[in-house]
Amino acid sequence: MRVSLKDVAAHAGVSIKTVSNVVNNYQHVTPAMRERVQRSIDALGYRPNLAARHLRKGRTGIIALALPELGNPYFAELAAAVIDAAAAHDYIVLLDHTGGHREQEVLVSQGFRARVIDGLILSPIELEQEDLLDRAENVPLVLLGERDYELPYDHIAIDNVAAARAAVRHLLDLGRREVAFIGARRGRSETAQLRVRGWREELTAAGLPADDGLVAATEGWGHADGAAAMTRILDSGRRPDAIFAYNDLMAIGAMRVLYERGLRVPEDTAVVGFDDVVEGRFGAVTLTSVSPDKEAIGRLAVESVLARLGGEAPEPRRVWADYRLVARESTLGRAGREGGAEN
Amino acid sequence: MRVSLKDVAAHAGVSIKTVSNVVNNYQHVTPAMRERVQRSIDALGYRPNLAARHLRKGRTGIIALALPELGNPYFAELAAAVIDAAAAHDYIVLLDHTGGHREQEVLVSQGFRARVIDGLILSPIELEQEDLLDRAENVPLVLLGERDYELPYDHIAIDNVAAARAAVRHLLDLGRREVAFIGARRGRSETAQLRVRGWREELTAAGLPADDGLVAATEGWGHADGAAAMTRILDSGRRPDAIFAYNDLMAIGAMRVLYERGLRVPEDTAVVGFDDVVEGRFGAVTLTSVSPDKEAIGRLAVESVLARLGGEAPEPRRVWADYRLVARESTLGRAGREGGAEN
DNA sequence: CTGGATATTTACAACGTTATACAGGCACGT
DNA sequence: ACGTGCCTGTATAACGTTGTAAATATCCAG
Repeated sequence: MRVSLKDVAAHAGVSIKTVSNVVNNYQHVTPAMRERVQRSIDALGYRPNLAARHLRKGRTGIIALALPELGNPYFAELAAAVIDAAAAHDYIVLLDHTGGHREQEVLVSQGFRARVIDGLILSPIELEQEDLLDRAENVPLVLLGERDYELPYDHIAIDNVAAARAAVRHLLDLGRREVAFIGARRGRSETAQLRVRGWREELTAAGLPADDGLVAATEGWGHADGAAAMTRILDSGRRPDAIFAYNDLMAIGAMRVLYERGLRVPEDTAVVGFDDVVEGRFGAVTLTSVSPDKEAIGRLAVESVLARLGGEAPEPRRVWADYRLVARESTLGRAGREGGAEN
Repeated sequence: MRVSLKDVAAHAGVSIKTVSNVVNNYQHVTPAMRERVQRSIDALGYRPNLAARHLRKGRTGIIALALPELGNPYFAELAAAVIDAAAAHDYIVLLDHTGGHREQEVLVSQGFRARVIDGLILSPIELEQEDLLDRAENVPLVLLGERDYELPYDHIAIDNVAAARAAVRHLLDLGRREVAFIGARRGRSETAQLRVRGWREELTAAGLPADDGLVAATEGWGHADGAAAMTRILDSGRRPDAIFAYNDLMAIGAMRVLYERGLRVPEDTAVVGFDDVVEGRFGAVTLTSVSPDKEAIGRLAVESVLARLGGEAPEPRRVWADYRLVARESTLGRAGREGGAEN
């Protein structure tokens, strides 16, 4: 049987509350008493029952992290960052995945998936502003990714428009003139729209075409979606001299198609991705990518949730995390050595 | 304020226990009463307090999954499988990562990282048998990966020796005669040792060399480790005509080095990986790999934990999950079309 | 020594739920 | 009419913890 405060109290010949005081480092306990109780705790191997503590204090020590999918290393790396950041505050992370489906995202945001949590970090794809309006839950919510919502929740994001513009500018600086965008997701995805906007703005500013024939929508965000989109573009007869993909996975999928068609990267087609996943650094051609500071995003998200949980209700914040453009072979060619252009 | 059973009881004019009975679908409740109470539940928006339920019942509805690292897509995909399998049983998954370090693995196995859990699924790397001997915890533990332990815990694994032999045989069947192994991890890693054993057995059975010069130890299991190991082998002057890597990430890292050195895959060097991560299907050269049935592993692990939790203590089982060898370009060349050889 | 302040410890009541045991009510066979 | 047994619903006591307030011990100045 598990040993409780009562057992320890009996063993040490003191009251339950005194043992509790020792366990919680309450300050008014004599060193002698503390030692005596501690000895009993050690002897019996007492470990606090968290369920009881939760019931009493109303806190669980758990925050939930809901991501679209774990298969994408970007999210996996982000999850690792969140877990570590939470651990630094003695918090544990409950992980869930929504598949990027609005329905699942709503369930998560309403707290129907995980109900033992103190806070929630959600990375939405399709979630709409109105889905959050009638949120009955009182657990703090932090959103990952830019949103145009006017809602009292913190956002942690990088400036997607600016990052996309930087990526496109990099391609233009290298002399490319026809830049296709891969991954404007069918249906709603605010983030994809922002990156398309950045792409369009930068091209337009340079007086270059940004017509719809250069934008390939996809169903999902995996390698296969990128490959399918690339195939569609090539089959349409266009031969863009550069590709900007919504994320690295799609960029890599697109590159695979380019290899198969005998097009050289970057000589015939330069490619830029987004997320800077490790995978991009080990292909036959290493991938130029926008690199969000995942560690910072994870840390800021955890801190935001915990701040709100402290009882204070600070003004909802939009927090911008850093990013860099990391240029590699897929734009610079084999000669180019890796180098980063600061945010 | 949150609404409790008491509030619902007052609203419906019945006792607390009756409400509880309705909530828990206790059978001896008249339809009329059930309906009346349900109306109050809906009216007030009652949702059970899991902490209290947990305290009373001793169950949390949460199982923990501790993996070495999430950055490796194999584990991320496995995590997704576990989350889904758990959801099918109304269980939630708490995710943790150990970095593959013995110290962390011990903490996890002793329940020091997550303490509100009903069961634990652990994928150990360095954990030793003796670390589990004095496991005070009474939460069921299921181990992922083969172990030679004589301990009362379920193992879910594929037959690593046989799988490794199948991979090597595939290379030998293609006429390769000098097969190097990349990823015999420095320090302890039972799984790596099993794969080395399979490699050695198959080579020896074919009368081919399996000397230490063909085995490259690594520090970790990422792309960079594979690349470093490949570099070391080539720098040693050997030119193996085939590589069998501990996992896909290392295989891909190794291939990157081969490209850089101007060696062609598979013409000069054939490569086989392990895990069949999506990434391997989209490189310039697609990767032949051993494909464990992740979905089955996740499902079996969840079922094992929950079975033990049901009070019964079935005999500790060693459960074998399926695997296939999926041959792709890194052994067959561009001509070869994808095909799977059944387990 | 004593009174009063301060430090330490204790008793008790919650937190929200479910298990147990029991009280009525009703149907049925005798 | 009377036990017998089943069906419903209820009161009460836990589960293990911590906050509150009160009780006791200790200390110090006068």
